[in-house]
Amino acid sequence: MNPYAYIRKQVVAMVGGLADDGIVPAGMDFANLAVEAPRDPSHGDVATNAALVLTKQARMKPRDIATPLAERLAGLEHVTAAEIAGPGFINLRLSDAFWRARLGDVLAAGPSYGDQDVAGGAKINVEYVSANPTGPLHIGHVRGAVYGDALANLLAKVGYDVCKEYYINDAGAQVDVLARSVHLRYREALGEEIGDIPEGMYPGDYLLPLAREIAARDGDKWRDLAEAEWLADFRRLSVDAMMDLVRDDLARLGIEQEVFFSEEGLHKEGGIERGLASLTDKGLIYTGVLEPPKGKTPDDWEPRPQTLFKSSEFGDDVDRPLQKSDGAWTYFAADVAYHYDKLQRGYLQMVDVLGADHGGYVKRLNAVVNALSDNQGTLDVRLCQMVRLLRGGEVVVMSKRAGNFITLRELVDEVGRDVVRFMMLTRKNDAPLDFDFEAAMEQSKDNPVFYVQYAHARIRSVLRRVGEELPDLSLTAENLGAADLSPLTDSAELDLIKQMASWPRALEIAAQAREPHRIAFYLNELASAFHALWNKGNADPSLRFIMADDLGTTQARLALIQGVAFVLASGLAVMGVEPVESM
RNA sequence: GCGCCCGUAGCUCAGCUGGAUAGAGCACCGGAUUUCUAAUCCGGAUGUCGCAGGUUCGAGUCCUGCCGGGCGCGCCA
Repeated sequence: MNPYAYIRKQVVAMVGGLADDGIVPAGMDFANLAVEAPRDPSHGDVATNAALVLTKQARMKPRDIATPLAERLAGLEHVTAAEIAGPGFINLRLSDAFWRARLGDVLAAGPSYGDQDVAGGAKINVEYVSANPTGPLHIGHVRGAVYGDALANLLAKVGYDVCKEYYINDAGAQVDVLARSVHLRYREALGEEIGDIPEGMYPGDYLLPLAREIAARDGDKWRDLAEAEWLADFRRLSVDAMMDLVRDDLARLGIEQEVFFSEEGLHKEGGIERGLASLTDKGLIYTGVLEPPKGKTPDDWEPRPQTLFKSSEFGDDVDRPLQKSDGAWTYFAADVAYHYDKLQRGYLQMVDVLGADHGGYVKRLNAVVNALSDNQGTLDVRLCQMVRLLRGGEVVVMSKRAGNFITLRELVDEVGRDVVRFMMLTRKNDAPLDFDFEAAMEQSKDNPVFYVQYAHARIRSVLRRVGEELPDLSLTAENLGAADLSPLTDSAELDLIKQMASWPRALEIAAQAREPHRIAFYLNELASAFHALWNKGNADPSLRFIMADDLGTTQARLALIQGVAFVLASGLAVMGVEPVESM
């Protein structure tokens, strides 16, 4: 049970009762009525703003609503106190037994505690990473990858039918460059002296295995042909090989996307035309001449008629071109077609995770989706800010030209998947993030990955120990759930339960805000409360989890910490981090 | 020039779709260990929430205008 949702239901019912009795007007809107845990615990267990949000509709003073409401709420089962405070808040205290029952909820659900159905199984498509298939993933891709994956998990957790998707930008000129670079390496593999890699080619050694493979298989078949003879084949081979690299990199982060959608496929199979036809049907495509951007006119600017999409009718600043001057489609035209395809596949809700340097594209993408779906679909473009790599406080210098970008693989090999994933989620996605190799590996409470993992490991350690010392106690979730929890009376124990009980609500809020970093903060706080309780047991042996001479209390406390372990595991699963058994 | 994002304690950042006296951590000082893993915990100071207006019972949160920082702005993807 979500205690806040439960109490809210009661409050709404009570207000209905007041209306029946003519104390307040009937038919009021409860949309803004909230029941939440107050910031200050001294204000009670739950608080509601009911009287404040209804004051206007009821044309009554907050106190005049709050007083009769509080009286009735005080009579509710489980409510031990109802006080009016501040401008008209009603603070409620709930019985210890009520909270203990919430621990029962946790134990019954296990690691799936927090799963809910607020989205009603609505289909949603989350597209992330979508790096150009020209080489291995590097540090610049990691944050979006982790953020997108955790967000997808989070949305699934609250009841969305989620599709994890990757858009392969395999249609543009950069793939020609890739194919030429591979051909050059192929000639090298055949024994030719190629000298330095020319400017504008991809210099990376990761092309060598593919080049050698082609050379071994095909010999000199491609060597002396004109480019037109081999380009298409090399493009295909190269993209396939690079996508294998990318998938391998993603697997290292524990990411497995279901759909890999090819831009080239759109071009080849008439997808672009289908997408644009939809806009044409709506009368949103025309030929016109754009003004040069103010304050930054390109040197070679020439006004020329272009095929344009009326994105300005959907909130964009200007209309956007769909065709280049040579008649080829722009990247944007493919984007139209791609989002059209997503809509055709039934995704009215879409999330695109992009780098912050794509901020300028948000409006036009939203315009596309609104136009194509007649405002029925929604696209939420989430931007990820840069990650700055540090080593012991010093910025790690990387140069694109020198090709010494830190790769995803190097990062994961050095600090581990769990550390990378957790650290990437310790900041809001649109805030810059510093990733310090040394801090990330530190084994102390300053390191949130470690801190949360340690809490879980400690619990597992206690449970293992009980298995040895008190073999008569059964530690299955069923038995712990059935245990008499009444020995849990200490305020630190009850606080821990209250914190666990707020997990479903925390998930809901995080999902709604599309901010998985909130999960990391929640877990840090839960771990902190657990460590505090543990330490209380150090100071006061009567608060230890294992009380060999009091099996009833022991069982209740083991139920408590098993609950904590379940919630930690539940949260870590959303983040894609392993809950470790020991450290 | 225009658009988007950001501005909260000395530092790094939270702030729950507008709520009560704005919170953590770091750093600084002091304390707890014959431990259930002290890899931890407990206690102690800190604020013109960039500035100025506005909206209302109430604004760090929403609106407008400034100031300061980042990103972006046709024929790259």
